[in-house]
Amino acid sequence: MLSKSAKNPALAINRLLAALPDQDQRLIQANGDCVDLLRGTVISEPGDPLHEVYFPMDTVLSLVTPPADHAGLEVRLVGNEGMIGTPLILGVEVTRLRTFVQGAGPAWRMSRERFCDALLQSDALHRRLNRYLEVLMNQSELLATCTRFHLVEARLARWLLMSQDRAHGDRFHVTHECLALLLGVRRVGVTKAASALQERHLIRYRRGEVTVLDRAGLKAAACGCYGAAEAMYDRLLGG
Amino acid sequence: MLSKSAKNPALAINRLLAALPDQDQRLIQANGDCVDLLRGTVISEPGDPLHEVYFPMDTVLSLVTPPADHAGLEVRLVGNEGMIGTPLILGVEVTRLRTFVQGAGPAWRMSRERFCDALLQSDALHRRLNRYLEVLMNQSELLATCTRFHLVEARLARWLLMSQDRAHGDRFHVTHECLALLLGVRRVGVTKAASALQERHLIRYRRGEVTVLDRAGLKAAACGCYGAAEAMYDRLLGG
DNA sequence: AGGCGTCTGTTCGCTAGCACACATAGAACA
DNA sequence: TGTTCTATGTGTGCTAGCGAACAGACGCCT
Repeated sequence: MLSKSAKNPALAINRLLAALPDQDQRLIQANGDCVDLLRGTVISEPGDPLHEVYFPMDTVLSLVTPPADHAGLEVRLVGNEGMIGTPLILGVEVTRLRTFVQGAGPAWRMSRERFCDALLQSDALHRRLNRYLEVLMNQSELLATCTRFHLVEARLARWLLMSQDRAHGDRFHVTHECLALLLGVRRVGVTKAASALQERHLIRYRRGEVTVLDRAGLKAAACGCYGAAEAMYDRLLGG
Repeated sequence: MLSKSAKNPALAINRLLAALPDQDQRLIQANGDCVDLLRGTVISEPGDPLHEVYFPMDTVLSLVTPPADHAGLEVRLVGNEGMIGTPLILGVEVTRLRTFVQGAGPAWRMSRERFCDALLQSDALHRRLNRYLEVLMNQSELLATCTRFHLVEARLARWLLMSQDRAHGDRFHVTHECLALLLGVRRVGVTKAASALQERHLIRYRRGEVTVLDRAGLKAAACGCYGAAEAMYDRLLGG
């Protein structure tokens, strides 16, 4: 599932950690390690205790609500701008979401104990993560309205942009089936929306490989929530 | 807008405060006052700085997302189980939501400065509010899926139950128009759903006055999210 | 080369909720 | 007593997305 990475940690790649003073970064560095996350790996299921946290460096993870009477819905997409294991910041040791690896890559890992210690020792870290939580709250409220009001095509365009931001490349792997789960629609709905975007030469895809061709055009096709969510982050956590 | 209430504070009415040790309650009591909130009063608009916090005692408030390209959507309903001004807990002094009084009644008010001081002084308060935040995060994620998947009638039933829980009575004031805004649907949709519920003798309403007749029946008509949200609260903040 | 599993495309009928428009009815006020 | 405002009810078409089922296409494996 996880394989220890040999490469230099380079914490600076994670935007939450990058902005910390040197001293606090050293604290993080001394109390964690770098792992490579493989696509499809499930990090947590609803109700699981949180044994560790992850700061994605060049990996992307999806958090989805548990499938109860419905298929599920992605409520958060986390890349190098965020972290996995947020409940620990608030003193809660269990998650209610399913977390899995959307795009493979390295992440900085810390055990629960060491992370909580670090929170107590580093005011800068604690303050920054608190602000990150506020961003997440705003974003999940935004998500509720976006999911309620916007058409599948616009939501798909937004997702692709968000994914591209986090994947740091114009290509990534995701099937229609998977997107349907994330967006909370039928696979057919994704196929329709995706082929519409492809016909407009905004993206190209083929058996799970999506390529963004025209980022500006995709922005125009996406709902305003795309920029709004990013603006929230920048406002509270610095451009 | 606000009128100073003469009655004894009785902080114990707010569930967040009630569970605190005596010493911490005295701290709260010494640093705030009791006000009566009038129905319709707007406490904050998106982007407003937070000058004070409120712990509802017997009043109900709605937090809605700002109407951008759509009509808006209620993302939180707060009564004596919660508080207004949560961003301050995370060190953020501005809200992104519109807050207004849904049901009139008394609330405990604290200035931003005194509240932040109290947070620093009382670990018990800080810990409890942190857990409350985690509940809110879970609930807004739940809201996104509920809003996405469930029918208007079920969502309306849920809202009525939640409102009743917080209003502490089987009658409260709310028009179809207002409900439409809160649920993010057309007024006509509310009228249809409400008359269906009325026909089944679960509720009665007349020009803005809604009466819950059959709470058990209403629960059956509501989506599972009703119990789920309450369970989250109880799990982290005690029954 | 053949076979199988995965991914994508398409079709058909159906429904919840939409937009718009108009009709009634209670309440408030002159 | 009539006027006006607010709250509720209805009706007519329209559309996005649903459920279910099937068909082709690509890639991998033996």
